[in-house]
Amino acid sequence: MVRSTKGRQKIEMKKMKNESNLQVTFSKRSFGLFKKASELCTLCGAEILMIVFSPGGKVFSFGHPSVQDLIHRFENPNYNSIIVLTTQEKEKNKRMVLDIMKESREQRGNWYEKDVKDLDMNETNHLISALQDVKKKLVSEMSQQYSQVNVSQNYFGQSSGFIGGPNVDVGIDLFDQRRNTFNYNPNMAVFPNHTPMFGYNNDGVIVPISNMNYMSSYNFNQS
Amino acid sequence: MVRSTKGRQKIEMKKMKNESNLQVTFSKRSFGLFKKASELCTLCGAEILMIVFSPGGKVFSFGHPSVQDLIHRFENPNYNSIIVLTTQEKEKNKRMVLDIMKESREQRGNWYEKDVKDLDMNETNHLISALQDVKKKLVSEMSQQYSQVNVSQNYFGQSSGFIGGPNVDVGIDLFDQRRNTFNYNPNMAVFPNHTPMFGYNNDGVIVPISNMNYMSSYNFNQS
DNA sequence: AACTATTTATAAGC
DNA sequence: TGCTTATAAATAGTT
Repeated sequence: MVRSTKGRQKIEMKKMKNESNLQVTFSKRSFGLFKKASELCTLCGAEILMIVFSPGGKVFSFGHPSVQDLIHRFENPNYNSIIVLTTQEKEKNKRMVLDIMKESREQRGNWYEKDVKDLDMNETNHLISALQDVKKKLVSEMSQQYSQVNVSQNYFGQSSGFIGGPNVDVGIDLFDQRRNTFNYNPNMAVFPNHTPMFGYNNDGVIVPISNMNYMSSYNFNQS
Repeated sequence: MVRSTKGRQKIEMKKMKNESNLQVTFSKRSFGLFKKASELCTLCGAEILMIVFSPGGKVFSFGHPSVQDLIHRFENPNYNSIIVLTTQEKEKNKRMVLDIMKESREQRGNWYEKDVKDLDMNETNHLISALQDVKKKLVSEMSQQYSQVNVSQNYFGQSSGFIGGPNVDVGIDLFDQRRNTFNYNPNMAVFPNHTPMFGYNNDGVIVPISNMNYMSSYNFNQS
């Protein structure tokens, strides 16, 4: 019996060389990825944000309940927490904010005293960035006292720098099936799995959430 | 020959009722999802951000080259574009910024004139949000003149409000295999596929990028 | 956490 | 790009 095609063949897990095959594979697989994300939402009530930059630089995204909502929640894990701080903690935070604002002011002049007419795109970006720093430090400061026990073991933090840009072939398999581990260069990909750090207990009181890490069996330090 | 199990069975694409099955399925499928995302990066040089909130409220993420970089690029599609504006356009932008700042000031008092000691988490959030509005309008304004032809057909925009919160069973299949369409409520999930709106042409001049939409065959308006 | 019988995804070919 | 086919890979149900 003559077979009309060889059917699906196993492929090596490395960057495809043939540009046209690569395009087809990207189409098929990214479609499959969105479909599976969608299914996970439906089946399990998961909430998923997915943004895919194609090799050609196009952007595709999926978000349930919405892209913006999920980005916001990811970046503000404590947004809905009412955090009760002592007077000393409040004072400390205020001092910190003062310092950052002062520093920012010295670097850029009294931006908030400048004629508002001078505010352009560039400056707007600077302001936002500075304020986000302020906020980050506030959150970090407020969380720090609770983080030692509950958070440190599964808050991986954001990787700052990264090696290689778009479309760089990293030359390693991302997934090692035998070891069941992700092998991505930790500088290039992270699982910064943070769980909301505070929540209500059964008495309606705000407490740090004890968080087990479901993916703790993954070994992120494999190279 | 006696079969030891029934093997894999087809399941209905709706929220699972059995809590323990749901947990197991979430584990298996979210693992598979991350693996496939990882493979797509390796095979095609795609850049992917994925954030998954589990039904239990835990957060898992994957980002190549990095979570922060991709969020930033998603939110600032024109960040690296040198946009050449006419004097009139510049004037218009400045007037617009002035208006927004004025409005913001009226709503909240002269926040930038207040003693900086009063700046707390809440106010920092307000500032950031106000400045992001400013920025959004700037980008929107600068792009608008080019958007009519090239962008409108594939920039879906962000859905603002959404129906239903976490873990709500939306009661519909997300994916209709026969039609090959995603059926998610457009208020709950969007594919805001925006392509960078400006780029270099062969002469090194910044021009609006003509963008074909690879996913245009999907019908997002199905209910 | 393992095991298998299936379903599902997809590499190749047209 | 779209369709078909044979095979690889994922996973539902069970232990």
